[in-house]
Amino acid sequence: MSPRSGRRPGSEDTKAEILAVARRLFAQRGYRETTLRDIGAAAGVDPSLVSHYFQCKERLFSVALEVPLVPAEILDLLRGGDPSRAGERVIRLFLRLWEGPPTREPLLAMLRSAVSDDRARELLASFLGAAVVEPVGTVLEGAERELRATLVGSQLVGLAVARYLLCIEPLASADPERLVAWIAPTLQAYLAG
Amino acid sequence: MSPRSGRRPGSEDTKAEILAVARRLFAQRGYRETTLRDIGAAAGVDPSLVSHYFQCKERLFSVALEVPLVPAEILDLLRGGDPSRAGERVIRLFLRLWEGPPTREPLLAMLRSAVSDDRARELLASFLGAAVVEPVGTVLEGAERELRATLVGSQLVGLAVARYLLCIEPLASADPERLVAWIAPTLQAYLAG
DNA sequence: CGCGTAATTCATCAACTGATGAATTATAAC
DNA sequence: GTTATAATTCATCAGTTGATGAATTACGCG
Repeated sequence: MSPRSGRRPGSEDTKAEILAVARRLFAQRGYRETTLRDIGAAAGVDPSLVSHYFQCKERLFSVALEVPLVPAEILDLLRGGDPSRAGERVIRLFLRLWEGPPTREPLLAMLRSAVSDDRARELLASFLGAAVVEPVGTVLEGAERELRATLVGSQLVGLAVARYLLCIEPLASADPERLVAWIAPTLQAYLAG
Repeated sequence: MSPRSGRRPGSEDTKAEILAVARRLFAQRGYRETTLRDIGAAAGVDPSLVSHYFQCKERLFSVALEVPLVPAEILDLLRGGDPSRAGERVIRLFLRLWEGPPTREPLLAMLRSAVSDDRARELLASFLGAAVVEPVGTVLEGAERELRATLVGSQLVGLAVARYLLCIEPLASADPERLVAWIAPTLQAYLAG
């Protein structure tokens, strides 16, 4: 009787939904603790369908990691406009990326997995190197340019970890404008030397 | 013939060595990716011996996490001495803890596991809350005391992640004194308001 | 309608995990 | 010396994981 298996009527783009669910779970729990069965269950789908669409878990993960951030954007941000406000522009871009769920989830997944998975760590490190440290470093002037660029990165990573990952109060619920007010000067100090 | 099983001659304090190995592996790979078999192998010992000494993996982990840091120490650090140098004292204590392997490893393990494991995350969050944010918050003066305390925490966590966990250059190899020079003013700004 | 193709589930595999209880051996106490 | 005790390994379990191949069903095109 009850036809359990076989194609389901209607319900198009299950693949996209699987990806969305995977992204959410990877962001919440990281790579290792997210199982294909979890993803399947959360998507209301057999786990093997996940394997079917994305071959293996790693490939699904790498697809889920794709982050909509162009390094060039950061460079423009630094060069354009008032140099004495570069720090403010950077923290604003950062918050804009992290406050929006569609961009936050891949970032969270990346961060969360980078600390336990070596591949993800190298991915994030090289991403940060190419997307932040290097461009920022070349734009800066004065001594210790690259060190200062990584210091900017350290404050931003720390904010991401404390606010979005560990959810430490009251930082986690603080108004973004308050964060801009406090952190912009820090970044500005690192940027200006 | 070859007596494989049974007690080994000599070789005292295997338990301590197992713990040391576990600490190292937990720090390197985090909780989930460190298997009891890995620990046993690295300690040159049967995996079941690990279970025997520490009952279960979680208990071993919690023992490995014990971190030699008294919250009161931080309070004294803030209150004692020149208030305009409190930031410098904080970053110096922080670096002292992280530069020494015996204290770095539990901290790294804690940090690494906190991002993927919920129990470890709550552990770290409550630890940070009780050991850093709250004491620091009560000592501070002016508006947004607690937010500023967590901002201090965010810069420190970011430094730990970027330097010791992701190993982003040139921050990872930078001379501690350089870090003090750059970061002390940041912390001072958060502390002083 | 009939047929190919894509979507989906089912059953199942081998590998690995943490844990347990029994068995074996060295050390310490008497 | 005998004996209790602690140290250590072995064999083994049940659970979970990612992956695969076959089977079942719906859709689209002719």
